[in-house]
Amino acid sequence: MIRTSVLHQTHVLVSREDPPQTPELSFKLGEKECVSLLKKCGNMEEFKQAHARILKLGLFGDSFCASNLVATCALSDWGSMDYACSIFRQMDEPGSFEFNTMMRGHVKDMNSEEAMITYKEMVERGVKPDNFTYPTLLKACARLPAVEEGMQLHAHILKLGLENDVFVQNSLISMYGKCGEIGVCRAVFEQMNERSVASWSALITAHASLGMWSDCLRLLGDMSNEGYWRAEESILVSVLSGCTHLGALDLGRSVHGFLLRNVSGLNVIVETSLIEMYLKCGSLYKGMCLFQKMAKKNKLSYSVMISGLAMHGYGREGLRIFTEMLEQGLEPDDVVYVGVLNACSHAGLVQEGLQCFNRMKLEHGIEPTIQHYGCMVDLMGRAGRIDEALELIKSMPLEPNDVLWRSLLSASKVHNNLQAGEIAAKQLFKLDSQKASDYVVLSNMYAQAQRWEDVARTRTNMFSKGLSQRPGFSLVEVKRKMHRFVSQDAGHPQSESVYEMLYQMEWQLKFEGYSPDTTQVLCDVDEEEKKQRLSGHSQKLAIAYALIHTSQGSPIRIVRNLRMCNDCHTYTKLISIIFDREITVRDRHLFHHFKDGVCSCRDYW
DNA sequence: TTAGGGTTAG
Repeated sequence: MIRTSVLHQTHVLVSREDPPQTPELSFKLGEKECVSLLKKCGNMEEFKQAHARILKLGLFGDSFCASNLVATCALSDWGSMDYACSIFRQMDEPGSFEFNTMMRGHVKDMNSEEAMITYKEMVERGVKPDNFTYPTLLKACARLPAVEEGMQLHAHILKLGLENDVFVQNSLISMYGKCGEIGVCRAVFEQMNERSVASWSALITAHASLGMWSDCLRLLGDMSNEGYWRAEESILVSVLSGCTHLGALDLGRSVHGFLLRNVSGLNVIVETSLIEMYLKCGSLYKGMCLFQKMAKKNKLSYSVMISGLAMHGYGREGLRIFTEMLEQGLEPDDVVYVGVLNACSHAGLVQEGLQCFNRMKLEHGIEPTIQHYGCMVDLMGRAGRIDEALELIKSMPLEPNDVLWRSLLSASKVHNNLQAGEIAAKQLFKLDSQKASDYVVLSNMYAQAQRWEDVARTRTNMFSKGLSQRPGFSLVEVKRKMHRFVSQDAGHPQSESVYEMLYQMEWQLKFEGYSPDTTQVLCDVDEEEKKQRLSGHSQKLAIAYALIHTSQGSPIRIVRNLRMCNDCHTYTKLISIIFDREITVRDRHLFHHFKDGVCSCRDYW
């Protein structure tokens, strides 16, 4: 109604042949001057001059001019919230626009608390919040995160009848999502009458941030069905990240196909996400091809490629790419160096690793972080240089963490150095982050040395601490669907046929001389029960499922959340011969490519 | 009269 009447008046004014110079119109001219003065400002100095001029012209009394002063100062990149605040304080009766502006400024300055305090003042002074007030405040809550305050704001929104504003709704989805309240987040989305791309984006990102990758991909399909399938690169990058985490190569390929059909000229972020997806889903060749075809590579593209090569055990290739990066004049950072050192470590390139570690400090001025030291301990440990690894830990300027000690412990086991193993285990057991498997490794080392009393003591200590294993799972992609198996899984709809297959697999394995390695079963149960538990490990169930549902000779790809146990490793090597399949397993750190009874990790992982 | 939401890689 108000807008109609304003439009009507404008029409009347415009249609007059000879408009008289009313005092109101000259006032508007002052406002115009004020806006043009403010628009020209590019820094605080210029702004202060404009401010002085506005005061001199007596325009500050006009609320429109004063509001624009506050807004320019609070929201410009060169602005100052302190200065904006001082102007705001001089206003007699700031209204919702001025309060909204101040809150936006605080949020822009990453000062969420101050935004909330300003809102409180707004309500206390009886200024009515509007639909522009809440998106800003909800963003502040999402950042803090402050779900309780967010819920109070939600109540205010309902009280004021602003719940149907699409901006307010999208902000609510985002706020609940960032605060981890996925249920409410979905409920707000479900109740919307009209949705925008931002609504879908907020919802999909919320699921992505909580690691709910399957939902993320399902929602993308729903979005497509509702006709929102546009070239939203940012959402596609989120989804690619979902594919990468899940190891869903076929789904990732679909996204790639979509991009090729619908987006002309992929940008560097999308291309890098695609490369990472291919590399981390096991398709090294495809990732490498895309990388080579990239018109413009940046530091992140190189970083992804180097880490990808490291994960696949191609250390020399990784170093070659690193050299190319330097030749391109790109400056490496600490994350790039983690990839470089991993590349050296996974390929056993000790000398090169040491050189890179020194170069990082001397040439690029990067102080080593705990991750870099972790890579170095791993590098030396793998190469059997246990004493040097221990020396490095002792001499480093940072407090060693569990990752370092665990790395040393496993190297000690592989290279049969009980003394170093005991030192590492002793340090590990002092930390809160100790794991049941740490005790098992030490106990197995004692067993190898036939120190049975120490075996018993270590096992007793482990049980007395009440340590339990983290639940392990394996994902396997069959016909573009991810199937998840946990150890001893009985919940899968096709459990029966999976266990039937498992039985057949074990039968054939026996002929190949396989006998279960029960030394790492962490339960205090008899030998038969241990064998039973081993045979139900999630990776074996996933392989069985894939053998049933994929054609003969086709590769099998598995993603697991934990490190592989010795028994699953031996078992998978043998399965690759018996069933003549290439099996790729991605664990948290690297790929195992099983083929013809051999694993690419050379039995050290 | 002014303005607000989502999202982009290691």
